[in-house]
Amino acid sequence: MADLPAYVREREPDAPRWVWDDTARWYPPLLAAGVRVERCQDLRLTHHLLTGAPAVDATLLAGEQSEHWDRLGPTVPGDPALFSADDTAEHLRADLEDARQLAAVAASPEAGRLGLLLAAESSGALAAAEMTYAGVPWRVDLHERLLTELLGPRPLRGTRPTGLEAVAVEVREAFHAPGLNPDSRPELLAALRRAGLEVADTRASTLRGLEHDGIEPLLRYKQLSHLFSTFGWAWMDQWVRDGRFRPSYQPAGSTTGRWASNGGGALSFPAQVRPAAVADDGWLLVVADVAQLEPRTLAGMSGDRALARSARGADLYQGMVDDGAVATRADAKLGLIGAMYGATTGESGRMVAGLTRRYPAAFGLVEEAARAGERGEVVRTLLGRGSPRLVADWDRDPDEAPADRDGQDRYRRAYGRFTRNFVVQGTGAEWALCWIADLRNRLWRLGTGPLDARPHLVFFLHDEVVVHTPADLADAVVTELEAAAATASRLLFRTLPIDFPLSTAVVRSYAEAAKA
DNA sequence: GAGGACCGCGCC
DNA sequence: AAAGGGCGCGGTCCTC
Repeated sequence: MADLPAYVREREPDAPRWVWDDTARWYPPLLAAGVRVERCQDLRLTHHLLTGAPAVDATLLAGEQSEHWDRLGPTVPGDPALFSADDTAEHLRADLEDARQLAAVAASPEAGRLGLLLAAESSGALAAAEMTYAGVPWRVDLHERLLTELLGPRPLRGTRPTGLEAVAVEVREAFHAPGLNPDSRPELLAALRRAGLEVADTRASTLRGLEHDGIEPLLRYKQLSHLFSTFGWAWMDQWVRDGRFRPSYQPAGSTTGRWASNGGGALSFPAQVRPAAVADDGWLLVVADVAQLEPRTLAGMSGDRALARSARGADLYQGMVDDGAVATRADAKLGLIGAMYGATTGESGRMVAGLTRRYPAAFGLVEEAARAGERGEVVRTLLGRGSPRLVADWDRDPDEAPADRDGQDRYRRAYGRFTRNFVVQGTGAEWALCWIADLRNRLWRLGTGPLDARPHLVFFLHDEVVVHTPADLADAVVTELEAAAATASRLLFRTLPIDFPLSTAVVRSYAEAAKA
């Protein structure tokens, strides 16, 4: 439609539920035209979700064109070629698909939770598009200064900056290896062995602690080299425009429902370059993260009263110590992380055993999820997202199937660790989705005018958000962040008394919000 | 020369 | 005996 923005702008005051095939396809042009929408149904995301939801009768989703919806991949921003690949996929009947989805939800015994999940998922897609549109305020001058101080001036394409090359020289001298390329694993392994260091790999964590004069410069080289290649000048050229870093998000890009990101490295936005994320003049950044999101999620979804009690304060691990469940904070963390990831050995494994007696409901829930996975069953999150099947890929690609019994057992245990983590990670992602879904509307109501004239989200990473706000509204933003967190907790866990405290920082630069 | 596997690193 | 989940990205090395 030629004048879609005008069409939407005219109707948006009635707060309709816009139904479209993919938010990443339709929303960016609207935002560019200054049109913001309150809610939508992202049929691609919700189709995918319902298709894999155990509480949904899949036959209700089948019908005209439904196989096209099955195949629909995410729209990549700025890639129009994707639309023309398949003419049918370009003109899908959204009304038919929407009707099927509504019927499928209505027929499910978990209609309430699924409806909430679909709304949250779709709102997340709106938030993702808005964040890419607004971008993280980025000071190229500060970033360049940081790079120059650490690496030397910007090098010619294909060469190392002088500062990095100097460290490489130190490494070569220390290992008496004149031609060594420290980026080459085989060369580095050979040099290490010649120096009498018998290591199986070249990871920094392996090298740290070894006794040799070359180790210190080598570790320094690795750190600088990573900065140079991942967040150096080339990254700035590609991802920063007009003083904004615009990563592209892919809602539900991970099977657990967490977001993925394709481009810009938003998921590994290192602390090293955060000093360059600075609010505009007269504006501030409000950085908020949920302390121990997943342990609290586990307490909530399992209804474990004891763990919920430990979770009452700002520090759940300390709460476990105060409750007498465990001797130290470090032990508490080790045990909970171990339970959620499936650790069975070492310090972590021992802690899990002890804590299971103390928190039977919580630890029992992840244990049961792991057993279900080992039996080859699908598990689900609290709101009903299903885990991918164990053997789905073997059917398509029998070569991938483990050949012997041992291999199959290993594979099943690995899948059990995945399903164990899936239920917690996935439900945690649902809490976070509800949080930002509510937050984006609250932020909108704080201001007037276009999106980027009001407080708005600029970054989201699993359990952390960054809001860019006019300075005089920063306190109000903190209040709304907390109110939105309370909404999310109520939506997921109803009346169970489980706290999700935020640590918030009102700062000029992202780097000032260093985690406690 | 393109494309994929693997590694190692960063984030949660 | 060993057995920790999810992701993106760039470099090297190997294959086609």
